[in-house]
Amino acid sequence: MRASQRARGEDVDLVDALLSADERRRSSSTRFDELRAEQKQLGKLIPRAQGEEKQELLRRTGELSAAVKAADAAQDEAAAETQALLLRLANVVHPDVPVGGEDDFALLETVGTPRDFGAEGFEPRDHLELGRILGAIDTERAAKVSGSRFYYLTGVGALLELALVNAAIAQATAAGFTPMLTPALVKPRAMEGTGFLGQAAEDVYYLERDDFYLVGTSEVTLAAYHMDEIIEADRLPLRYAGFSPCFRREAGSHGKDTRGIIRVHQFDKVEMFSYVDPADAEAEHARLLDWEKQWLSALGLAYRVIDVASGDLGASAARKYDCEAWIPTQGKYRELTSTSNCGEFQARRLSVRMRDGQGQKKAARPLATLNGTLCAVPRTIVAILETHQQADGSVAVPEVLRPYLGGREVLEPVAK
RNA sequence: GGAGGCGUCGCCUAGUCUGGUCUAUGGCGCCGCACUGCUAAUGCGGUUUGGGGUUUACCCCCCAUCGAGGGUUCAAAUCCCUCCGCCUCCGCCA
Repeated sequence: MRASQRARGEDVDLVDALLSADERRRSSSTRFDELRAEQKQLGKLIPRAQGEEKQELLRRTGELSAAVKAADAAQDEAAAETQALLLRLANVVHPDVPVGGEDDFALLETVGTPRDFGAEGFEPRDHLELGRILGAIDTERAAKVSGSRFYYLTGVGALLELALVNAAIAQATAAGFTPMLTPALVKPRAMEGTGFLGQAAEDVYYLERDDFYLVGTSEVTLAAYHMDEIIEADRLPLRYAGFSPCFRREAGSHGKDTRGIIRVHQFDKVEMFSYVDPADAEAEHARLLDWEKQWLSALGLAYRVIDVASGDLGASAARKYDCEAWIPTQGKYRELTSTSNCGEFQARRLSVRMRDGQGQKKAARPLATLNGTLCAVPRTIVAILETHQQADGSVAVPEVLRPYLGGREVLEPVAK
């Protein structure tokens, strides 16, 4: 544990401070327990005592009362400090994760081949141009109404989102996920428990007047769904497919991806979420990745899978795989899905526990949570439009989506 | 937004007015054991969660926990305050 903490740099000092605060919490708690036990003993005698004996008992227990309050306060303070330090601690990184920053990922595999438009003899249009021709995307009016990084999906664009969502939910349901429509506004604890209020806080919208946060992903509401619950081991794994709007301030990304709908303040997403026994977490992580690959392959996209480096993990993940789809007009792979193994990190903070063992050996302990994108709508639309475009500006519809588009095989231009 | 009611250790529930033998009652469910061709029934025992002590382990012991947090008191499920949640009625509303 220590070794991997060092990969994060600052965390070693934090762990030491945490251990010392916890020691203080423990000793003041012991003192409180002892004083309280004596107080309770005397308290039982008082109702029956008479005269001078009673006066003496009342005097002694009065002293104890003050001491108990002092010990209680010390205990509360140490516990609060422990908790505050604990919340600052990021998850422990999996030992196999490549060390380094954003560019130090390990390439795991490449699936499919980027389409060669040169060989086909036409210059690919980018998704905004295609969106205009198809009457599918309107960012100009979105800017008028809401500002930059917003978009309208119009006509077939709107239908395309609904088709994607339906197809994604269908795949997830077939895989055993329970479909969920989740709140987009949450209380601070849900946000904090999932690990989004630390280093990621700058990227989160907050409604001060009502003390609500806008979720950046339904991971938040799906993780907090079983907050403060104890789940019997034989019910695991629990798998949920959440669909919700996602809100992101994109505070640290000024100037990045300003064109198009790659990076926006609000979008819809189908998210997979699993609660599993910690012993099964790595296997579940592999399954989530498989479901993502199955989805991207069904959409006919070319993509690669990377093992994200330690410095690019975020607070809650012990390990993260991203699937990046080829975007023809950018000439590079861009993140479409991401799956994280959060281990027991979120479960501890949200107090989600599992109970296993037999008879009297049953004990509650934290379980493991994992999440994975199935379909982040705007980026998926970008990849589909650009990948499946044809010389005349029309776009071929991947077979998996046709049932949800009234059988339509091609999206036809409505403008030039 | 206004008025009222409610919140007890899986579920239901007694206790709150009148603070102290509440170490929170009873039923259901569940677990274990006994009995029993099987099942059922019956009997006995157990059954919140967290922290700490002790222990190879089991057992056992202490503290907290009656929606949450404060307050009054020697002492709070019980009295007072704030907040949260649920329900009913009124108002408003997609």
